[in-house]
Amino acid sequence: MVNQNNSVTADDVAQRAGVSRWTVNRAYRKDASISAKSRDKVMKAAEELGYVPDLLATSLATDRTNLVALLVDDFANPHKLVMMERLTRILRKNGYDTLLVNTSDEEDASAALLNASQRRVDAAVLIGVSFNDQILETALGAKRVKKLIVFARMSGNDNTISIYCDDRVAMTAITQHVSSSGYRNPLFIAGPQTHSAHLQRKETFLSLWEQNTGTKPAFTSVERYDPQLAYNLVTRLFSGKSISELPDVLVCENDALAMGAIDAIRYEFGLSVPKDIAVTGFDNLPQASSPHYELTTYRQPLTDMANALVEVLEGKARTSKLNSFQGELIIRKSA
Amino acid sequence: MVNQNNSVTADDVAQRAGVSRWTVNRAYRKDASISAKSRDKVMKAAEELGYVPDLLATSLATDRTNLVALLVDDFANPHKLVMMERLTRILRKNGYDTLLVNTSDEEDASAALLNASQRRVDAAVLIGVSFNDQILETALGAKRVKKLIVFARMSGNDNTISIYCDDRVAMTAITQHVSSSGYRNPLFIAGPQTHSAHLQRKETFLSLWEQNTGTKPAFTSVERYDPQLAYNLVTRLFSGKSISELPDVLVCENDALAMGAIDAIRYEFGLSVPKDIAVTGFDNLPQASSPHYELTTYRQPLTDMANALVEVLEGKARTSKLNSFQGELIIRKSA
DNA sequence: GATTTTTTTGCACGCGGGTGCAAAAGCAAG
DNA sequence: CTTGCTTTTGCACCCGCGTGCAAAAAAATC
Repeated sequence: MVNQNNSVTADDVAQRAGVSRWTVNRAYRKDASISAKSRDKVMKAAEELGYVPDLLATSLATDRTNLVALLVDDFANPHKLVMMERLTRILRKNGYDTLLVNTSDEEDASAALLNASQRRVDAAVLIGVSFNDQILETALGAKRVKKLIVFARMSGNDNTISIYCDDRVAMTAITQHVSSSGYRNPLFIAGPQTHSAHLQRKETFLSLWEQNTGTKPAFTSVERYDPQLAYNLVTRLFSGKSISELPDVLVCENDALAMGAIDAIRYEFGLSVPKDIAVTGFDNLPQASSPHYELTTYRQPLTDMANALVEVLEGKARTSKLNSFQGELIIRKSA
Repeated sequence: MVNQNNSVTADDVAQRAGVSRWTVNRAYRKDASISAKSRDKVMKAAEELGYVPDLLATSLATDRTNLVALLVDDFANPHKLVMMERLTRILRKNGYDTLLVNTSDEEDASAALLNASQRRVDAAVLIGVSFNDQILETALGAKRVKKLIVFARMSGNDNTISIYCDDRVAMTAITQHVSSSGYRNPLFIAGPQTHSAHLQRKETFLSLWEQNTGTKPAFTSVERYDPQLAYNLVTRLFSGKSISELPDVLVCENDALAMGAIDAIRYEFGLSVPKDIAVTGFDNLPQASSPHYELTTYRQPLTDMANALVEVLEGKARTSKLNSFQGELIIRKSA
């Protein structure tokens, strides 16, 4: 199609530059001992020939691929798009490429991961929600996966490094805000109740609220972080009830759910947010700041977290398996 | 971290199975001439040792990586999430892995692409919007990119293979529907007006409408396919006007824009869709079917298109550079 | 200018596996 | 038991580059 078998190797460059192949390679190593003169010769020849070092061969020789597998199992949550964007950008800036591994189909998940491992990825980064032990085991069993990192979630697994935003701290801030704003009858809307998901948000909220007010708040959950499911859930739960029977605030596990909930409140019941029912989210999606939502939410320090990921990849990071970050409560009009 | 330098090579397996390394490799080739007996021996030994062939070495030797670079430059449009999900899944099912390359930052785009090419990807697939000639040139200049495929968009570039949904046919169906539904005062909302984007949708609509009614419809555009921008645009355009001055239908270049528009119509102006203003989209996003939107839109046959992509990768496809598909008009309540 | 020291360069070997061909083994027919 | 043919197996060499070390060249010292 494009360019035929045009692969220029270091040998070609060497010949043209009148040096040995090894000198060519040296020219590309920053710290190599090579005279400025021959480096120039090499670079000139390389440019003329359009030479670029082959990463495949490099990886094979060095056992370092600069490749990171990103495992995603939940494509319904817009926040994934934000995370992918941020991660790919920051990883690239640090010399890493990203292998996108779709694990949304449980069947294929293990195979996909195994496959990625055969490419000797430097690390596998999990940004999904419902990773169960099975997948974790596969990941660990894949001998070639050097590091297993759980991103934006805390994992207790011993073989895993977590980089996450402290849910307890975050939820405490949200709870405090909700409670001090005078709401009295909250409903917590959680995502999938798999053991490895963000259970901590729910638990923190429930226990704090009970502790503060002496009453146990209601809670419910949907199967995926999908605005649509939240929309349907709220529609189902609220229909046929009078406004006095409804909660006065919905504390949602994340923005995806919160936005679905807001849409339902407004569109299905003609109620006003926050006047009739307030809503809080989590993640601070781009749309959360829209005049349409004005969502009170919590911002995770994604950039810092991504940078921490890079540090872990480089082996620079403190050896701790748990790297927690603090975000920031963002108060808008929805609560 | 996880597993130490546990790399089991074909040599190890060979030794354990009591055969030569080459016999081990043969056991993994489907069409190899090898006796059933020794294949069994090899497979048994391989399993015991946890051997998996190294894709890096394989790629190096065969000059086939089974890796596809997916270039994405627009992370604001939820449709990208859908496309990524579909593509990664179908590619994986056919033995390909996906390298996610973020080209949203023009600066880094070329570098990122170059980098991907150094990994000898079998193809680069562009699913962005605003690829300009510069990036295309880089892609072509990267000698190691064997195929350059523009997905879900038509590109006139000669060195490129396009797999897309025929915008002309699609827009004709939409126009017909809008027109025959009795709307008389449409406004077309387009996305970025770079020469390579979906200009065809706009043009088809404008010319067909004029042809049908003798009047030139109004149109406007936003800089990105971001619901938020459509929301702001509509808010700005409509504010201060009486309902009779407003268009009676918004024909949007895609669902992302349509949904933003609907939100603005409802929330900012308290108007009803479709009673006061109708809206059409394009893409049939998951949310489009929500009771909240009930969006009349157009479904691209993504799965078929992804399968066509695989065919192109395998070299099976008809040599044509232009592979167009027909989608389906989905009529819901928004228009 | 000869010698020592330092810098630069070349090279054998390895990373893990694929390919084509030749040697070896298996098998059937004579 | 040969001979001739087919199936299996082993092997040399290659993919493109990195590493450690030794040889060569350049620079510094006396």
